[in-house]
Amino acid sequence: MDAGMKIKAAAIDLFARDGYAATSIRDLARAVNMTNAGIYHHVTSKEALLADLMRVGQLGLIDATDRLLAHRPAPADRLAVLIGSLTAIHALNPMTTRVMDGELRSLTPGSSARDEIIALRDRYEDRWRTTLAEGADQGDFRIPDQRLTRLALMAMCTGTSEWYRPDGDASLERVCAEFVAIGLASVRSRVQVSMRLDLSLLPDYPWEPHVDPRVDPAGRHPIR
Amino acid sequence: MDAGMKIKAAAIDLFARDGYAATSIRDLARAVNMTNAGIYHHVTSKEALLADLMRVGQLGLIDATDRLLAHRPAPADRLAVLIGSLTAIHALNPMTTRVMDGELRSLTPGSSARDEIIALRDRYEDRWRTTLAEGADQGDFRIPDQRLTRLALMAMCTGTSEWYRPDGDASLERVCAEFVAIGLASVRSRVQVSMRLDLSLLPDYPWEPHVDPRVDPAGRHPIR
Amino acid sequence: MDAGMKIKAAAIDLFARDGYAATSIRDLARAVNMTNAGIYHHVTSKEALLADLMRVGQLGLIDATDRLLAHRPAPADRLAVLIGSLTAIHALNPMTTRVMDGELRSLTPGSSARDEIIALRDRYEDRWRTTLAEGADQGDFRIPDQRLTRLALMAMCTGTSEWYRPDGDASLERVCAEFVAIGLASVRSRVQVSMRLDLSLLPDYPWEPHVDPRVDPAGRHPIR
Amino acid sequence: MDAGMKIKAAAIDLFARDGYAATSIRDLARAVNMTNAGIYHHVTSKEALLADLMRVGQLGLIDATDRLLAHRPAPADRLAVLIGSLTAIHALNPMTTRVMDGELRSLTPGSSARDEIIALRDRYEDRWRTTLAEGADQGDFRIPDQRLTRLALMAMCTGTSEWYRPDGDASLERVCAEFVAIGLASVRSRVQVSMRLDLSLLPDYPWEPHVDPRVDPAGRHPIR
DNA sequence: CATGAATGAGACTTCATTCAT
DNA sequence: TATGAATGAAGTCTCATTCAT
Repeated sequence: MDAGMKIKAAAIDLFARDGYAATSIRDLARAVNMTNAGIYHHVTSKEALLADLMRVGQLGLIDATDRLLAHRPAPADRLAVLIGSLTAIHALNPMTTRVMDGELRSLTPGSSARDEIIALRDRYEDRWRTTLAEGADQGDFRIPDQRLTRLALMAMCTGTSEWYRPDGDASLERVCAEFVAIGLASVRSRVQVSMRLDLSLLPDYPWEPHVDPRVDPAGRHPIR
Repeated sequence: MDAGMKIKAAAIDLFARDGYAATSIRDLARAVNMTNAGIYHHVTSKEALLADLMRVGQLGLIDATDRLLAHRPAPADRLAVLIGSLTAIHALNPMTTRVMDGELRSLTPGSSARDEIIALRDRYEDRWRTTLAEGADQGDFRIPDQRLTRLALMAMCTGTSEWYRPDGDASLERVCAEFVAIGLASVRSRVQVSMRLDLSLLPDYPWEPHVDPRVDPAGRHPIR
Repeated sequence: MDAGMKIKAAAIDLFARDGYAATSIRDLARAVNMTNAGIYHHVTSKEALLADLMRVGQLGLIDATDRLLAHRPAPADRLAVLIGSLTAIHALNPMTTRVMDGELRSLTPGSSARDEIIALRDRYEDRWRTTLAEGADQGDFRIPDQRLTRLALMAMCTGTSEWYRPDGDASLERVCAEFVAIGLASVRSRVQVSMRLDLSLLPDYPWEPHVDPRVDPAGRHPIR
Repeated sequence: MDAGMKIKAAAIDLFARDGYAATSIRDLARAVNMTNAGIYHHVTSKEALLADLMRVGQLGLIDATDRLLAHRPAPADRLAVLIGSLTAIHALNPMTTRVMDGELRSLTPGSSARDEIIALRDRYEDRWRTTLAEGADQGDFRIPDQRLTRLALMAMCTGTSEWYRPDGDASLERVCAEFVAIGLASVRSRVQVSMRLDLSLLPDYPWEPHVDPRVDPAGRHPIR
């Protein structure tokens, strides 16, 4: 692995565990066995590093989602894909997604980097918005409050990054299926859907450790 | 309001918005129109302040939950109360609950304060654990993976603090009812429940602003 | 004991043990069970408190010395008294003398308080200077370097405050006798002297605890 | 001189003159023309700096003493070496020895650094203890109270750092000889000793200024 | 007398970052 | 590339002291 990627891998790990603000360049340097100053040969600034990770993260999410949505016109199908993929991506990339979901506030307000990430996030959320709207318009869904439904379902999916363990009882497939069922139920979908998610289409974040987030072995809520 | 409470109110606000690590004592002092040093007349240390907020927060959550669970032996009833109250508390106290849910990592590992908060959190989660277990044992619920179910449902409820707006379309009552329905469905409850939550039994955090978390006025996912 | 004296007693203890610079008003207040601000009803300032202790200490030393020297014209007699009394005062008032000997540097340079203490110290040392000079002039002593002799002897006497223990093997009387012998030997005194020190003429510092300085029970050099 | 040593030289000077507690990192930085933060590139912490100085100081003292004691079995000889070397080291390194002798209390109680320094000090004092004990056992010395004798003699020797001036009347050689004579007299040594101290075996503290401690030009007791 | 509250200054230390080598 | 050295700003917290109550 080249130095730049090693830095990103360490950064994702530290940012996800301790938070961006609580992670110092020194911590990062120590984690990759480098000098404080050495980091700056591969990284413009601490904030640019965070922005890079978030940008690539969001782009990967959008690309994967669009690939998976292709040729699926039915709203119920599309909603199933949105739920399943968002859940799987969070389960498989807990570090990256925690940073993506939780560190937007660490980007300087007004900076172009922040505006860019917000725009990407909005672009992603549009897939949800339009899917719910079309489902409602076409009579496939019955949704009293679309915003509420969207946010609650997304929270359920993204929450996965906080607790999912590949070595736990539930297979990822089952978790996704369960969440899809819940989602379709909560929009009173007329049709049921049996989704099969092609995991190979999910984004691959090269810095993601593919190691589970630390979880209390007693099975309690993860300590974070 | 006395100075100590004003400090706590400002602290909850800043910790929830910017995070504990990104909030400086100077920020806090500025927010309450005090000197840097004046803060320390009312607070032992920045970390002790966080621990205080979290401790009282957790105790309030546990007390309220136990009051609401009293005299409700049926698992379906109990689960409905757990879901409804956790949701309502997060909706009504978004600042306090965000700090409670997200800043455990900011307490020094090994410190007694951290251990105490973890113990309180575990005590609360026990209500969920036993409820699901009893429901499964008595045949009221059918749950393939109790841990999965518990964590997913809790994530859905706690997520409320990130997006709920009292002035939105959905009333809090409806959100709770919806979540209870989802929860009962996801455990395949034999019985349905129509819950009526007595809001006056919920905890009252004197520092909670009772002002909505900042939400992007365009109705998009909250910025955090 | 009135409050003012309780404060002085605590101050001598803390200043002697931890040093003036390392002792805070808060430490002092805690030691006397008072508020931080309460101290200032009895004391002008931290530095004035130190100056008071040192002034009274020096005056007591001078007065006692002069009383003991009265009616003793012979240089050997006078030197014996100087050695014996300085030793005894340090042995019996270790806290006060440590502060007197070691905290002059803590008085603001150029302040009138500091100048006053320096003048008192010089006045005391004059007794030594003139005694050694007269002894040499009158042929009673043979001293190659009077300054050297004076400073070495005084260092020996004052060192007592660092290690003397009333419950040790050597009685104070024997220590004094021994030191007197060493002193007379080091000035090649023609005459020997058998001194009997009237302890009742020594100064009584009302704040001095009359408790021994803490000494390593293994008998090693005192820790501080 | 490299920066680290310049810092140590300035630290010894300031610690000796003003005391560790009264010396701020800013004072130190100013003395070496550096930024406050620059100091921390060379030093772990203020206390670690003090501990380093004291550790090297004690090790140098022990090493030099052992080298000088080698091949000198006779107690009288050994005592002469102990007195002479301790005196010379204090006379020639007044700054370092003042810090060594007076700042033990500034090391945090219970810290490993403090325990280490105490152990080294005890190791050094063992040379005195055993020498006096052997001299008494073998009938060469007659000592009523060994602890008293040891502490008094050591106080006399270490006191040198407070007043010795190389430009004064008395040569260092003469001071040492005088103190040795006093010491042998005070233990009633049967044999006399004419010691010749090889100064090149004494420790060389690279930070010691080799400038005399500040002395009141009027020749009075040093101001400290 | 005593205290709770407050403060400006300054304590030690870490921060992200730069730059000559 | 990499690093040792350096820095201005800022971090948390304590200082001696004052003052209204």
